[in-house]
Amino acid sequence: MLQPQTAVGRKLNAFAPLADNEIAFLASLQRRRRRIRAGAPLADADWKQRQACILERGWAYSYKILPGGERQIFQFYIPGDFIGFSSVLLRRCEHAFAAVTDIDICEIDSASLTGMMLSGRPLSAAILWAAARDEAVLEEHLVDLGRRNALVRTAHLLLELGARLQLVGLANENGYQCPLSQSLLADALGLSPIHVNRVLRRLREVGCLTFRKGAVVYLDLPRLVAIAEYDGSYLDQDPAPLAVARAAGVRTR
Amino acid sequence: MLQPQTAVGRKLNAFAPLADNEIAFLASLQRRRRRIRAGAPLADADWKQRQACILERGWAYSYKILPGGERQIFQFYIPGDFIGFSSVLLRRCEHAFAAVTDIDICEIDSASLTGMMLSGRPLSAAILWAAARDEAVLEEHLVDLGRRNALVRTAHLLLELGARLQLVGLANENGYQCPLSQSLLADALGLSPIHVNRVLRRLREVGCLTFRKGAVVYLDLPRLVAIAEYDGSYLDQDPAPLAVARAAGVRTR
DNA sequence: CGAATCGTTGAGGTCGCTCAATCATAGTGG
DNA sequence: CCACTATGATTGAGCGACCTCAACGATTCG
Repeated sequence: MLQPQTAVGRKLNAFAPLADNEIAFLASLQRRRRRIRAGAPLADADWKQRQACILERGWAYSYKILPGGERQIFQFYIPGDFIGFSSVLLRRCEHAFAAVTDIDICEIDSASLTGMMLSGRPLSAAILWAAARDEAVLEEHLVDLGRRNALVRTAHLLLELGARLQLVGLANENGYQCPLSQSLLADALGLSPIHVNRVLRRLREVGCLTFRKGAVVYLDLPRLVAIAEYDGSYLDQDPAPLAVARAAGVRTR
Repeated sequence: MLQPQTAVGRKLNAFAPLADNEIAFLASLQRRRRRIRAGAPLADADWKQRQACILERGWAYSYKILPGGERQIFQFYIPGDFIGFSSVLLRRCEHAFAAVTDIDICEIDSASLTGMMLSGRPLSAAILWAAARDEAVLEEHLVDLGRRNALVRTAHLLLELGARLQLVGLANENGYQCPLSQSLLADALGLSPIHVNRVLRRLREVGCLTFRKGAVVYLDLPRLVAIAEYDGSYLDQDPAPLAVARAAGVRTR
């Protein structure tokens, strides 16, 4: 059975306390467990079938390759995140997924998942909340690319990742382990890897943050937050009313 | 009653033919009709209540203002689009909305809407499709900002708007009426208004497109598509399986 | 007619890019 | 154990895309 101390459990619990049977129900949706090697793509075939999964261990990302070969990374996924969830709910297949580190994913039966979303369980509200948060993250990412310079943008991303990791117990107020290469950061931030390197050096020189050997360490968190113009409120919002309405027993037809 | 020749009707029909009673049902969800002046914001209060509406006439946009006063525009809305729909479904309130031109909007009863989404009507599949398309547009927008230069980015946006307008009968293969100022374009494209001006001049000089006095005219569509690396396939995708599943009568609990 | 808004153009500066080289680390096969 | 390779981090030099500042023309509206 899925323990609340798993990443997903912790994350959803952070939104609203879930009864044991809800956690158990989520566990019952889980199917095959798979391990994928660092750098490997998550097979396209999976997503064509609208497969969704929960990332249990390691980091992954979604991206798109342009005709010219450039890569744009949309999102980084950390333990407890749903991967491909919006593909199931909304059917999108514009982007690909790949593993940053070795990862463990747990497939979700997508028919049961959509069924559950329609059932009005408290769990479905929690999951819609998570989906809404992912949307907000994406929009904030768009703002980063459009209207924030490289320094602010980078600091912003690193703080956001820290906040998300903290929710699942993988970060504290001092920092976190981060397996992202400067090249991955660059493709997420819309920068060149070389410039990412310089921005990180700059953050180190001004005494805000270090990022060496896979470890992000905050040196001066308040100043970092100031530099990044960071307001993490977009990460914890209210629940999604659709599932709430259904959970409240709204009759519709 | 809502005629199929309304913008929404045309748009949803482009996805899948909707029976008359579905169109009628959509019409029955519509409440108060309002007119908003060009430049005016759509009152915050509306969205706090998770109000959604259909844009019937004119153009609007969603945006966010940064601490430094910069503006990032997320989406432009054209007739037939749902505004604030994802706020209802997913509860987001990070961004604001404003009218580009004078607009007519038709409010939707949000309780009935969420109820309808859970009911499994064919209409709900069509609406989820529209929501998925909006998501895809947002992701493409993110790619624009991250990995395409000003020329490509601008051409891409103008082509996308043309394709969307064509779906509701407001554009043809020669061009369309576009009320966006260079300043609005700039805030969507993450550029300065001055640079937008130069990019538009450039597109005109190379004989691809003119944008003068509110009219976008294609001069050399194939070349424009090539310059923009434009592939409009993200605009018409398959339906969303959630509503489809429910419509097919999947029992879940 | 004055005010406001938008579009247009020039000049100069800067942020972030490309190209190129060096160094560190880890893995691999001989 | 040691080349040999591959990957990633780091740094410098030079360049170009896009920005800012400033000015001016066109249009609209009260």
